[in-house]
Amino acid sequence: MTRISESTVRRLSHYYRVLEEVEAEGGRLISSHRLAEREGVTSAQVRKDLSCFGSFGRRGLGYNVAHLRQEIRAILGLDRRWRVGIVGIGNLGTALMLYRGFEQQGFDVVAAFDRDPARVGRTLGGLVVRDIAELPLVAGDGGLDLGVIATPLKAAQEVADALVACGVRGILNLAPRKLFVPEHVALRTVDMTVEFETLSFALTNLAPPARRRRPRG
Amino acid sequence: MTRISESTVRRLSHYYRVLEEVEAEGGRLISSHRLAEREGVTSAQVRKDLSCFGSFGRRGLGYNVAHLRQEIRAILGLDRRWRVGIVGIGNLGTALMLYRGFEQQGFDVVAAFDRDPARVGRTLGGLVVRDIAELPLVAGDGGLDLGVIATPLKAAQEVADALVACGVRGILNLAPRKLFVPEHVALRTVDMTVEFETLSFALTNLAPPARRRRPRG
DNA sequence: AGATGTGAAAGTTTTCACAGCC
DNA sequence: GGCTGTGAAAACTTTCACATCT
Repeated sequence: MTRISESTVRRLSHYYRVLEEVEAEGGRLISSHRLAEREGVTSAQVRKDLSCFGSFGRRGLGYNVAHLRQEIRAILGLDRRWRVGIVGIGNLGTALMLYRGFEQQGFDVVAAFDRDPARVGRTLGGLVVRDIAELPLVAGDGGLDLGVIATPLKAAQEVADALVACGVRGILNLAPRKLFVPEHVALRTVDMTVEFETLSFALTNLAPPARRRRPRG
Repeated sequence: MTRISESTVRRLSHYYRVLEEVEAEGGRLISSHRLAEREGVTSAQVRKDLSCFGSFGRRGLGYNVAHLRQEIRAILGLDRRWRVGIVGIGNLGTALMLYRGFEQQGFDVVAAFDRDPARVGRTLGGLVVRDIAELPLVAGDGGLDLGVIATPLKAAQEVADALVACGVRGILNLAPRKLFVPEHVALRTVDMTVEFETLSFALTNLAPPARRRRPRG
């Protein structure tokens, strides 16, 4: 099996979401074309992405919705539940703890950590916020699969190191800086500031829409 | 000027952050190599990215930190302030309103909207949450530059359409679905579920780190 | 006819490597 | 010696187009 690109994996995640929807709507079969248009990509892209993992469709017919969904589910590793710990229970960390949407996809928030004594001990979404010093107790020996870093920038690398030291192998970093982790640890960074700034760039550099009349001719 | 790729713009945003830091630390000059290593890219990449916009360095010396920062600032359109409206004041929307980090970069949250009467009228971070019906009053005639969609999935496309209708030209979508907007509107989507699922994929498919001893030989 | 799966082609992004300047 | 700026090469990703199957 050839190497799988990150874009392909991201699209699989999108396809999975579409398939959930289509299945809920009662759809039995779906063509690569219909699957594609619901995510704004081409049908060839859908077929290429899927072909990295096998042949899931039937020529002339398309894909069985339930079957394809189950296949992608297995590919993405969503057949099991993942234990997630959130570090940094500020505004964003709190929002993530209260948002229950991830549970639906197999991600259980099972622990919350902060360094601030004012926050430690508080209960949020059914979990007691623990001191960051207790991370090894909770995360050691496979207690946590994934760590979410929602701390201020200054603490982020240090927290990442601590998570890695405890054996956490996947990290979602929400602090506005790329972090350094060993090869065997998967890291995704979501940096809202970058998103805002790319929008700023686009608005600054892309032409505004043509008007029927330009003011002052 | 040749077309600028989105990756290049994202990296510029990262370089900008590094330059802010280096300037604060008192650095005067920086080489593409040092700039690169702080963001985990290659020095050739840095030079190529910058060369899309001009020649900002001096051979044999490197880049003047303050000057390069100012150049990137202008390129990204951060020389002005942007008026941001947040739609959907749930957990995530609330977190974004309370997080003041974007102001520093020129993004002022000037309005908040929700549909739920229980939320409308509440004050958050110095702003009164308004009914979504008032969007045209606030956003019309350039009142809003950017819209953030932090609503549930079902409402997201509808909100996007409303924002576009009011003349908003940049949208940050936090709902877990790609949205459709006209060509002239810039859209970025941040989908946490996709991030979690790519981590799940990585942990499922990437080999765990080699151990000194494999259990049971 | 209608749709998949896939090599080949086209397009895009990254890296290389070196001329040119400090 | 050190470093930028940049064409050319390499690597990667997407699209095309068609043989193959229902």
